[in-house]
Amino acid sequence: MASIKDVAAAAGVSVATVSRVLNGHPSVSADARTRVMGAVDTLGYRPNAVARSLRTDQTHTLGLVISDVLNPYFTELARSVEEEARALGYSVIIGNADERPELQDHHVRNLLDRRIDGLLVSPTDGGSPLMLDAARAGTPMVFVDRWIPGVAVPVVRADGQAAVRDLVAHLHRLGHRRLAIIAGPAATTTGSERVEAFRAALAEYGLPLPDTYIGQGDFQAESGRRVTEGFLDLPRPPEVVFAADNLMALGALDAVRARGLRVPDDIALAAFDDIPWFVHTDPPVTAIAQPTGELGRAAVRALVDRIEGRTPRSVTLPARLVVRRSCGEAHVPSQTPAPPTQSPSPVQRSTS
Amino acid sequence: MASIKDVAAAAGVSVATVSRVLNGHPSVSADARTRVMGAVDTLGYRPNAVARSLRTDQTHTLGLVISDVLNPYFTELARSVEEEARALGYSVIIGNADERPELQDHHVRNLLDRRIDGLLVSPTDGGSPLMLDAARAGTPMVFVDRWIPGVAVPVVRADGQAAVRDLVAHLHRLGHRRLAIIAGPAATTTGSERVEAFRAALAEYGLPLPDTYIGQGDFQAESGRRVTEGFLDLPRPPEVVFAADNLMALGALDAVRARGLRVPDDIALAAFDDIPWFVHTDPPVTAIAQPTGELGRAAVRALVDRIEGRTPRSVTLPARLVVRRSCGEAHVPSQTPAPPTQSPSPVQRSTS
DNA sequence: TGGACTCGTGGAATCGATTACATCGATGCC
DNA sequence: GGCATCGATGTAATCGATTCCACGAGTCCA
Repeated sequence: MASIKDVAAAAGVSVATVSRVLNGHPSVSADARTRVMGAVDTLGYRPNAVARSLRTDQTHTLGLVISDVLNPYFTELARSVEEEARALGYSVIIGNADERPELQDHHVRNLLDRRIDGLLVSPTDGGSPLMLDAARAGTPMVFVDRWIPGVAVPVVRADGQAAVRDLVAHLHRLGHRRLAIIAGPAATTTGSERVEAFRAALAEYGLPLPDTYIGQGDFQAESGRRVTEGFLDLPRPPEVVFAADNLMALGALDAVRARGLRVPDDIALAAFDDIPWFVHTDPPVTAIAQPTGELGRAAVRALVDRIEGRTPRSVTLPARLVVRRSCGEAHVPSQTPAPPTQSPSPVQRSTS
Repeated sequence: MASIKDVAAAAGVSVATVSRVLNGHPSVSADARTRVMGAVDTLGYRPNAVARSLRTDQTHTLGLVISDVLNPYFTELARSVEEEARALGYSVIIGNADERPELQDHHVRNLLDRRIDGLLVSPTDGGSPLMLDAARAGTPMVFVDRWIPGVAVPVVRADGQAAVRDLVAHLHRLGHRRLAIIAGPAATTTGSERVEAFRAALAEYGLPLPDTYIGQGDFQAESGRRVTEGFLDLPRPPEVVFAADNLMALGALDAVRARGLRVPDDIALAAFDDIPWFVHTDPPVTAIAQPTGELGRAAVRALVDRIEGRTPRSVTLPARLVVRRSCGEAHVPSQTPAPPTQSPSPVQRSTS
């Protein structure tokens, strides 16, 4: 592959001049410029990004470590991240952690070794020493979706509290009183926050959340299946299962179907994270939708701000409830049911 | 960040010795080795992959350009590719083309600039000059899923012919005679092959495939919706719609539902590419399943063979029909219906 | 005892870019 | 006309690794 030297030779100038032409440096004669351009495309020359990065100490690359590529939520997040990054002149390398901390570490290490300019992470766990060290050492970093408390890193995420409250209101109105949740790993913020939001919302209605109604999942379909089976085996099974992500909802659906039961007649189902397929499942699934694309874009902007010396800000965007039929037919058709004691949560955008 | 020089200084040896220790070169004294190791972890040193790549002209990185990250099929492919690559000591950079040739070119260029060791592509179109040049110039390359005829690049893909024949047999047995297809872009092999396989299978039953029953889609949901609406507007709509990928099937489902019609009562539906959600859609969708994971792994093995100087081989694996309820109830419950004139297609693995 | 060999090590070139600095000719101004 | 300035260009150092080559010390065998 042709190098800058070959171009210089072909154009009859020095490598410095070639570099200047390529980087749009003003002090180059029109003549030299055209000769260089000519040489560039007769040789099909493309600058070697590796060499350039070594010299400039910039890769114009962002690392994105997500928890699970097979989860449509993260896939959509990844897409919007790449899109926004591209618009800002960066490319993105994705690392898929498959919800495994050691794999997450592998990717963080790999990305750091490649000297990416900044790191976008949705942590699978409470944070390995590796990641915490990197943050402390000053690697530009932004948490997206999930975060790690106590680390000085901006966070871009959705707040589901109001939407969970709306969901519980919806369920209560439909007459459901025994509500269970398939939680995510407690080590993740989304794992614990969603349970807490759910518990708090239930409390508003004087409803308990017994331990037997909290199933421990890991955000993967198989755990949703397993936990749901546990619920169904209970002497007094719940009337509703709320899955903390869409894959566990898929697993729950599998388990219910395997028993020959029907949603919502035998048991109702709701999920955190909305995906296009939920419109067409049997029945369509009531879900809490995150503004995924906006989250991805905001995260990239924050990270690039940090990289380019501006001050990044944390962003929290509201999630919202999308009512479908998996919890039973609404008496009054409505898309956004008003909660009992307060008005519908307003769209909010907080920064910290 | 500490460099090899810092390690050398801390250990009281030269950079050459540090490099030798790091690369497991035999000719290093035990004493030097321990001193270097010590310096490495007190400094938290990690080799700079950028510098290393520049010197060795190897990045140990594979590029993967897929047509659409939002498509679960490609997402699963990407996952298996990354997994196998990791096992073989490579990492993967994914480029998402979103079915847009110019975006595909952007990623190919980007990956080439980064001097990846090899390229895995599922081409969005007939091949841009850029990609063809790269192939001719000797960049290690393997096509996966889709390919470009006339280019000397190994191909790893699934053969759906037998499965399509099984599907048509199934449909015929259910009494369907007017069968339509939502095709993918003709510029892609999967776009045209699936239509041809369908046409050939119909011919075996003396069934025509009129032009009005061939809708032109682009593998995205929206096109599936649009084409299906067109079918439904026909004076004599088809009894079955076969979508050439899962996203167009999703769009078809949207269109049918928007008209207030029911699958399979009003119109039957089948899709190429099986995904977990098809089990839970209303109704569960009959689909042709590809051995996606195996495809990804085989593609990586072929590419790495090529990179490491062995001879790569093309691989073709069979797809298979998975019958569910979206085409009507089978008279006799069966998972793999026998085609009328010949026995069920045996599992085959051809190499070229 | 001395030459051949091995082993461990360091010096320095190298990969392909960027960029500070030096150089040189032309121009402008007093 | 002479000196400062400016624009265009080249030379060479540099980024952080790898690796060829040379060298000194020790070992072995004739």
